[in-house]
Amino acid sequence: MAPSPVSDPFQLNPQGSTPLYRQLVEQVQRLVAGGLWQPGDELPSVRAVAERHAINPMTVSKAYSLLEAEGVLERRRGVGMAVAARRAGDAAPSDRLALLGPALDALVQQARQLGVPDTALQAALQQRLDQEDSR
Amino acid sequence: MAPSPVSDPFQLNPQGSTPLYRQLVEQVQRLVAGGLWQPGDELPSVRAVAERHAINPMTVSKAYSLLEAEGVLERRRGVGMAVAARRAGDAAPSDRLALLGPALDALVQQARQLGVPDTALQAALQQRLDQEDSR
DNA sequence: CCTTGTGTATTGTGTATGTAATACACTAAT
DNA sequence: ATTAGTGTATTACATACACAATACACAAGG
Repeated sequence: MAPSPVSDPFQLNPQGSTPLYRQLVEQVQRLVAGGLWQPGDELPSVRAVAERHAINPMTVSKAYSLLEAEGVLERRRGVGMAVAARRAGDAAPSDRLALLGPALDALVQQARQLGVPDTALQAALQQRLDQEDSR
Repeated sequence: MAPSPVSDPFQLNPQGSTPLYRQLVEQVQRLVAGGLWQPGDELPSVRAVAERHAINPMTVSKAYSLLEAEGVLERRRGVGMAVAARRAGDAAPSDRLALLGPALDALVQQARQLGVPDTALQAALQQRLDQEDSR
């Protein structure tokens, strides 16, 4: 039995300024680095993702190709893409936190520019985390 | 005595995917909404910002123009741009936190995809805030 | 064999972004 | 008046991104 592909792992924001193909690349990188996706797991097909999010199949293909060139994904001819076997030094847990650096920087910068106190920021994050838990 | 223009308030990321003019717009919006910039404060000139960050003057002008159309800035002919007087209902503190929404969403999404526990995320934010304080 | 499902290559189109080089209208100070 | 400093309009050009419409090579199942 083949590993079941995840139904719809991607959250795309077409309005945002970050390109769609890059949003896809980064999300796959995180899902693999975080261990939520294991080597051998199959990815949803190019056309499935394209239809689900009403975007162009070639945009998805571009993302998958970049991830294959990076060694994150493995191409199985005629079948689809799968998570590649882990290479030498990939995912120390400390590196996982490092990948959050840019998002943390942006959040802190914006909070400072808005004059939001540190305690209020901490509280806002706590509240957001609780909201997500109850979904 | 004219209010002194801030030396260099902007932190631009030319590599990032968000357009330069939009980075400028958003940072001014936050600085004004947060009250760090008060009505009447003068902004650094188009050419000064352009030279400081090695970008095109018209890119800065585009940002300033959008902010003027929005009512955030005021145009003073032959002199420069200044923060406009506050309109009716501008900056309730609750709205300030609302402006942090997108950054919070991005952070939480990325933490989840990386498998970073909520407690670790809170700790990482706390650490980042302490770092910034000691600068 | 044939059908269906993979990913991909190709060509063309449209929009947004940023740069470059001028030129202009306005204000303030000399 | 002249000079230097504001922001801006204009034109042209290059690049990146996404879409649209095809067509192809491969693999698995009937």
